[in-house]
Amino acid sequence: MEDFLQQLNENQRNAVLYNEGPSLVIAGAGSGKTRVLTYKIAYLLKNGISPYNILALTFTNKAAREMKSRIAAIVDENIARRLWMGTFHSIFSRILRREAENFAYQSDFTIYDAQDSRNLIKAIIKEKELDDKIYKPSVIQSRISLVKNALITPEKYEKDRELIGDDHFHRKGRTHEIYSAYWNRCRASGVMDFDDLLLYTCLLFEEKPEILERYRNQFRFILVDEYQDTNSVQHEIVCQLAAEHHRVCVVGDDAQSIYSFRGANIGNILNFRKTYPESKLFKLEQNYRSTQTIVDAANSLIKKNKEQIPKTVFSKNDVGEKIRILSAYSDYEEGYNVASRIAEMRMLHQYDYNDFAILYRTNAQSRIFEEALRKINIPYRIYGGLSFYQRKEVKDVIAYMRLITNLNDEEAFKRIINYPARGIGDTTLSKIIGAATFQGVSLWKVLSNPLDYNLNINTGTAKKLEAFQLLISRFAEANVLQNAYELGSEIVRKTGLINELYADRTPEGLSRVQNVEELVGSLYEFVTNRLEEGRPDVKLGDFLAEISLLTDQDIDKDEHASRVTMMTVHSAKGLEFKNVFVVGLEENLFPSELSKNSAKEIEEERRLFYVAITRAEKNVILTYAKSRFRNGQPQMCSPSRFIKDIDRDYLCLPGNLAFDRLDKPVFGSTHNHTSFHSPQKTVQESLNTNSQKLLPIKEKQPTVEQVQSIGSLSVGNTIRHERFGLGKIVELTGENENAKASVVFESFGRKQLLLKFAKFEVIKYD
DNA sequence: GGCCGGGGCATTTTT
DNA sequence: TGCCCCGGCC
Repeated sequence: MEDFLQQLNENQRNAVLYNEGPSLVIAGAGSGKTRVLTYKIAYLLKNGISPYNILALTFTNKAAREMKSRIAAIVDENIARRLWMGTFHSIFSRILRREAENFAYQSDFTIYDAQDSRNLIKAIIKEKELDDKIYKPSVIQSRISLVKNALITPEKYEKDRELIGDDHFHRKGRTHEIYSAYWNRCRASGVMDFDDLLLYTCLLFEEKPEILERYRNQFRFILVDEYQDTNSVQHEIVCQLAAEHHRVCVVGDDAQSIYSFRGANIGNILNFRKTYPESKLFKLEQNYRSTQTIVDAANSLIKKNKEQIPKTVFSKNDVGEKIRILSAYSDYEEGYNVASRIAEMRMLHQYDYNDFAILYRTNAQSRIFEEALRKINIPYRIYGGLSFYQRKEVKDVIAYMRLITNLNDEEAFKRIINYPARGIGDTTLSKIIGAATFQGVSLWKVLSNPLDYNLNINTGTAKKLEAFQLLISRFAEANVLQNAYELGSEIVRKTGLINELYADRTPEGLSRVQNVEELVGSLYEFVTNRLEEGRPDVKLGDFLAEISLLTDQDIDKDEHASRVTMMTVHSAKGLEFKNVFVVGLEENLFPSELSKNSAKEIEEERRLFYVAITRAEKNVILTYAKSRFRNGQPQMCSPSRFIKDIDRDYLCLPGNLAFDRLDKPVFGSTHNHTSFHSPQKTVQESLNTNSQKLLPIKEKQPTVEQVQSIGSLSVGNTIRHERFGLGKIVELTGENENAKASVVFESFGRKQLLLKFAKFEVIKYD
C-alpha cells in the first residue's frame, strides 16, 4: 500500500493523507490532480472505508470512468465498482429516482435534453402569443437555466424584484410567466431537464431532512473534482451533505474556471475557506505535463487577471521550444499553414497524428481546418458536432421509447404522433395541446379520452388518433414483460419507422438506417452487459436513464486511431496533447466580441486561453489571420490582445512582424483570399473530397475490423475494443448470431461480447 | 404532408 | 457562408 504513496510528491501526498476535515486542493494545470483524487480514494478504501460511504463527483462521465478504472487497478475491482462516483447529474438522478415518490414524480421520469426543453419553451411562447423576436427561446432557455442554477423556483422568481425589474427593463416582462408555465408543463409531463436534476435534489434535501440525514450518514467522505466550475446548486448540495462531518475535499483550479456563462460560480472555490474556516489548503504547483517555456508563458498570461488564488506553477521538464506565432492573410491561409506545419513537424520529429490538436474558440472555425487537412490527407477527428443521440432518426426512435416508459412525456409525444406520417396534422395536434393545457393534463390523457375533452375532430381523425393510442398502449403493456432490446427492435419495425428510412436509398438515407440499427445494437449490448452483471430484467427505462446523460465525449471515437484532434478550447479542458495549435487568435474572436462588455468576461476569456496553452506538452503554436470570412462577410482582424499578454521572452514572432505592430490591423489584404491557395485540386483529390462528403454520418467511424465469424478468433487473442480497450479472449461460445466471446479487459474486467455487435480489432493472434 | 426558397441569424455548453 | 425556420405551393 505504501508504494503507491511513494509515487506522489510531498504536497500531493499530504493532500491524499488528510481526510479528517475539509480540504481545498488547488491544482495547477498538469499538476497531477486526477492522481491525487484517485490515490486519495484508493487510500480511503485501503484503510477499510466502505466504497458505499464515499461520494466522488466529477463533471464528465469520462472523468468518472477513468478514475474508476484507475482505482480498480489499485484496489479490488469489485470494490471500486461500488463507489458512488459519477457526474453530479448521474449521481443525483439516481438519488431522485430512488426518492421520486417523495416529491410526486415517478421513478422513471424522463430527462429532457437541451433541444427538448427549448422546443417546449418555444411552444409556450407561441401559445402565449408572444413575439419570439423579443422572447427568443434560446435566450429564455438560458435565463431559466441560470435562475434554476441559482436555486430560484418560479415562486421565488415572481417575488424577486430585481429579476422582475430586469425583465421589464429589457421589455421581457412576461418571462416569469414562461418560466412558470415551463415548470408546470415539465411536472405535468413527468420530465426533468438537466438543471432540474440538481435543483430537485437540493429542494428534496431542504424539504425532507430525514432523507438528507440518510445520505449524510451514507456519504461520510465527499470529494469533488473541478470545483471551480460548480454552480450554486451544486455547491449547496455539497454543503448540505457535508454539513455535519465536514469531510469534504474539493479539487480545482481557479485559473481554469471557464463556465461562468453557464452559471458556474468561481466564488465557490474562492470562498471555500470562508465556508469552512478550519479547512486545510494544499497547493499542487509542479506541472508534470509541459515544458518550462509553456508553463512560464502561461503564468505570465494569467498574471494579468486580478481575481485569483496566488500560486506559482513551475515545471522541471526541459525548457523546450518557444511559443510560435503564425500570422496569415486569410482564414484559408491559416488553415493551410496549420495543416502544412503539422505535416512538417510530423516528418521532422516522428510525431503521430494523435500528438496534435487544433483548438479554436468557436465550432464554426472547424470547417476551414477540415478542408485544409483533407487536402493534404491528414486524418482528423472532430469533437462537438451532433452527437449520436442527437441525430434526428435516433431521437425519433428514442422518442417512442420515452413515450412508452412515460406516457406523459410531451415532447416525445409531439415528436412522433405523426412520424411516420399517419395523417394527424398540426391542426389536430393543436387541439389536443389546447385541451391539455386548458385542463392542466398531459397530451396522452387527452388522447386517451378524446370525448371527455370535447376535441372538435371528425371521425376520420378520431380513428387515426385511436390507432396511435392503441399502438403506444400495446407497447407500454409489452414493456412490462419484454426486455429493452426485444421491445426496442419491435418498435423500430411495428411503427413502420425502419421501412420509412429504408425507402430512402441515398447515402444519407442509408446512414440513417445504419444509425437506427446501431441504436438497436447498443440496446442489445446494454441488455447483455446488464445480464452479465446479474441483472436480468432490463427495461427500456433503464436504457433511457443511462443514455440521457451521455454526451458526444462519451461516445467512443476510437482514441487509438491516429488522427489530429479538433475541438473547442472548452471541450479540451482536462486533456493533453504533445503539440497544440490555438487558432483564430484575433480580437473579437478570441476574446469573443460578446465578452468585451466587462472586465470579468475578459478575464474568463483569458482563463480560457490559459486552458488552451496548458494543454500542450511540447509545443504551442498560436495563429491568427488578418482577414476572415465571418457571417458571409470578409472582415479585417487584428491580433488578439492575449498574444501581448504573454511575456515576449517566451514567444517566437514571425519574422515579418515586429512585436509593437501586433495590435495594428493590417489593411489591404482582403484580395489575398484566393491568391494564396495551394495548387489546383487534382482529380484524385476531388474524388477524395467527394467521397468524404458522401461517407455516412459515422464518417469518423474507425476502421476497426468487424469480426463476423468465430472462425478467425481463438481463445488467447488480444483484442482492442472500441469502448473497453485492451483485453484477452478467454472463452468463445455459441455460433453465428449468438456467437459470444468472454474477454478480460485491462481496465473493465471480464465482459461478454456478442460478436454480432461488438466492435473491436484483433491486436495479437496468439 | 412534403418540398422548395427566401429571410434572418450567427459564442463557448462537462450534464 | 451555411443553417434553420417559416410560409407558400403543390
